[in-house]
Amino acid sequence: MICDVLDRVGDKWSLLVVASLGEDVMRFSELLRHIPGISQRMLTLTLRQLERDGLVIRTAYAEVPPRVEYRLTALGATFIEIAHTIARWAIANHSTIEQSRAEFDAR
Amino acid sequence: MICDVLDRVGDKWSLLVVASLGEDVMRFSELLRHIPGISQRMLTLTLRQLERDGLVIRTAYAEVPPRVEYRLTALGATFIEIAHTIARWAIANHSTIEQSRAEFDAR
DNA sequence: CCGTATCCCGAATGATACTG
DNA sequence: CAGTATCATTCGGGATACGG
Repeated sequence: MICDVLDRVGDKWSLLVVASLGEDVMRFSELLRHIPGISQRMLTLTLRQLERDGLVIRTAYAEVPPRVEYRLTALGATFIEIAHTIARWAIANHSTIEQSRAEFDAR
Repeated sequence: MICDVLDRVGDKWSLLVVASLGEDVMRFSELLRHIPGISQRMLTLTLRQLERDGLVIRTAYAEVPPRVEYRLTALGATFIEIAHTIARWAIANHSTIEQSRAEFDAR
């Protein structure tokens, strides 16, 4: 069950998508431009997962040309807190880890 | 840089190894038995990574038969806090996510 | 006992082309 | 614009055998 959550937390794209939507509501193409390196395919798949898990809401407008907006749910917003916790730890311990790696690789 | 950390946080085996060592110092074979489903290969690779990142310390005793102990470093211990934060979130929101998935799949 | 080395298969994902 | 479908490829990781 925790692994379930980790599959999402640990996923690079999921995290980047959630982080992006944390800034603002975005359209599909906006996300595509906002996240460097993500393919159309992966963005679609990631958004579906996040929607399924209730972290993201998809709103399609019946217009021409089509417009689809994605935004975080309340649950998605709390998820960002987790991301921040991890990010803080990463920033705080980054140099220590780098140093450890350098020493390890020296051997 | 944060992705670096996520590669570790998000890694199933890394997390399980750190969690195990959070309980107690352990030998290689103990870890192997303690973590269901992990292969010798993955345990070795995971431990090397964690050692390289300075989360785990490896101590080999010059005995026959060989004995190798693994324990968390101070950094490794703080890493557990992260894991707990994630775990708490997972537990708190598990049912909500499950429900969301069920509704999504119903469509 | 504690690994390393090798082979190998399936899943993940990028690239590309196509559609409502 | 916002996807879906298909193909090609890479690569994580299991199984197995061997080594210090």
